[in-house]
Amino acid sequence: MDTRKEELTAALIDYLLTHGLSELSLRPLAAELGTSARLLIYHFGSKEGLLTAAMAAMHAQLRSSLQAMAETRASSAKAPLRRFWDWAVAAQNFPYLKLLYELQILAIRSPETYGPLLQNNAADWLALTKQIMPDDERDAAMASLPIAVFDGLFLELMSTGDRRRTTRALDRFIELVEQGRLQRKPQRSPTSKRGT
Amino acid sequence: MDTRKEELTAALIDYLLTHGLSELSLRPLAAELGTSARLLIYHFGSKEGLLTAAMAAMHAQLRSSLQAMAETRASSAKAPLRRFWDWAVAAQNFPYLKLLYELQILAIRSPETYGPLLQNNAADWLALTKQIMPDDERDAAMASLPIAVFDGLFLELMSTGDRRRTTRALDRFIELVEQGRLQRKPQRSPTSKRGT
DNA sequence: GTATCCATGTAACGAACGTTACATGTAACA
DNA sequence: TGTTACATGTAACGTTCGTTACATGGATAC
Repeated sequence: MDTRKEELTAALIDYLLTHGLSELSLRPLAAELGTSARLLIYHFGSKEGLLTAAMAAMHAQLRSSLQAMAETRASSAKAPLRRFWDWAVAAQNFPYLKLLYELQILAIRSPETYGPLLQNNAADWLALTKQIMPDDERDAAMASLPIAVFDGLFLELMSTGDRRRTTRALDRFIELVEQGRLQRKPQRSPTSKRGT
Repeated sequence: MDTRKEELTAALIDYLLTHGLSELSLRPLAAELGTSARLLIYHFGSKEGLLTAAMAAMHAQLRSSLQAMAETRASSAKAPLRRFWDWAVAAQNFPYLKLLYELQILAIRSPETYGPLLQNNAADWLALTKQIMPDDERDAAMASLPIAVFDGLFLELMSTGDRRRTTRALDRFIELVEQGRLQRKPQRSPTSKRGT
């Protein structure tokens, strides 16, 4: 049927992973895929449709990869946040996440162009990440802190490529959180009270 | 002398702050500035020269604003990280930082285009931020953690606009760090040992 | 064997891009 | 007053963009 379209979509994803979203142009893309701009429009309707199809397929791949990771949780004693990090920086997943962060930034400035690519999947993507994050802290602020740490360290990893340094910083954060938990849970100390 | 150029640069900065970098085009820009693409090239030599001049002027403004904040440190009891955050999310500074984060992401994918805009100022910008960050922890990983927290929360602030939530999360992080410091400094407990 | 449908090639469209050529104004300086 | 330097307007250059018109192959269905 449209096996040709699926082939094109797979190759298209590879192209996007290495070239990014913001400077995508049909003719160079077609040249590298061994086809023509004419056929890209023929198969996907428009450039926007092409991006939509590619991002949808990409997200499906990413979701299955994340699901596979989540199902092996029994074997590891690591903190969920660290396991999520390990998954994210793995060679097979890192370019995908890199692209998603790029998309996130582009959507801030040009929501009419890139917003639809986000809306299709940002919701369930965020749900998945939060499902993996530690959730024993009820507070919304505390819930967004691990995500922010992850985002900030991933940003630094993308810019510098320094995996060791960023991973260590994440471990430090996890230690901090565990220390805070140990300090608060078993003994309730009246010196540090927290309201509202 | 080139007061006209300086006027244009100021207006150009305003334009960049609201429209972003990635979709900049000379003719719409000139239309909004009340001039022509012809004159933009005349004054700045090229589009690249225009961007370089604008970013240099912008960074000078930002640096003086940051310096002014740093010199008032005696009056406040807040943590340096929190004071830096307050400065960053202030209405006058927020759009500037937003643009710098956009530039950072763009430079990851297209360093040949956006890298020079970063190289002019990324070094001293980072020096300034780290100068303000708490530095009583020697470890490099621990030094990059506050920056990552800041980056991640600022990213969320840009996407969601939720200043209250992100500020609370930052305060939670500061509490965590202070708890960790109190726990480690006065008494040395052999149960939590940390090596290398 | 003829018709139908999907896939593809060639070529062009109109628009927007950064940049440039050429001419003209306008003010300061000799 | 004439010259010189800077500022600006008009128009076009060549290129690339996403998209489309038109024609043709090649397989499958009747």
